[in-house]
Amino acid sequence: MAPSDEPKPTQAELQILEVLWDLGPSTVREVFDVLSSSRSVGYTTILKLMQIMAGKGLVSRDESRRTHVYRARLTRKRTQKRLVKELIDKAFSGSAAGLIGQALISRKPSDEELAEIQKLIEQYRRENGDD
Amino acid sequence: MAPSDEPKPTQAELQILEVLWDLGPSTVREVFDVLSSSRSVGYTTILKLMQIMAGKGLVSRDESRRTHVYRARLTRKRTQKRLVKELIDKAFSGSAAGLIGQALISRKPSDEELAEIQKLIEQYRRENGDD
DNA sequence: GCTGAACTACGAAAAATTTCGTTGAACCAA
DNA sequence: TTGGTTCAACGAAATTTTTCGTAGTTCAGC
Repeated sequence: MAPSDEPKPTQAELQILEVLWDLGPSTVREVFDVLSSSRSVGYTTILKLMQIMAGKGLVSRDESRRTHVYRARLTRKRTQKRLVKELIDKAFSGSAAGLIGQALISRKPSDEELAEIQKLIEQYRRENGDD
Repeated sequence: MAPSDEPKPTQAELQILEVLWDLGPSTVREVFDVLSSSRSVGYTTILKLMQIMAGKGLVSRDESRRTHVYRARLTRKRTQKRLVKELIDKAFSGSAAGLIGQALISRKPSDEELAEIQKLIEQYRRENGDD
């Protein structure tokens, strides 16, 4: 099953993962360019973080060329799942409905989004229903 | 509206808030008793954290008696809302549907819970619908 | 071959968070 | 009143996370 010794990304590491998920495998420079546009941060800071992440196994890297290319080793989905689970456990006493209720209130989703959500639920019901 | 300078609780502080929300206004000892049953931690650690939280305005305290009584100053709902919003923004690119989809997958809610969720959505639709 | 630009590696500082020991005051029971 | 217990205050250490400077390497163009 899911080995719970998966390394847990810190805040800064999560930001970097986000970029890697968006861009796909990238160099430090590419990640830095994205992050530095919204936040003041030094190049070597990002470099160091990505090195640490490689050490933890959060990313892998291709060192065959001088400019290394980093790749996320966790999928976005898997990480999202983990974050959601943690939040539900930590702040909603395990109630998915509680979290979803808050999500609705927080986000005021559009009609389209609501429809999408209902579709999700119906689909889920079909797949896991009446057992 | 919402002043965004609301102090942001750290992980450990959130744990304490959880206890205060469950128990209502409580002494350090009471909070400590709950937390120490699931986690090895010293009394003065909790005390110190709660003092820091008082300094930040996360909790207020009644010092009229020798044993101070602490009270959460943020509501559980408001904090949940904030956490959910942060998560949606940070990990789901602003998509509530994305988070809700993950919540379903993560939690495998029961039929009852699903029904509850659908009720929430319908209720939300009625309140905010067709505008 | 030199020079400058772009990289990685590394160490260490800075900042944020969490931890707890010690001290002295308040309280309580004998 | 005295001795044991409980508490708040405080300082400081430990840990974790984030930050970046410096040094050395590689490479392209001249």
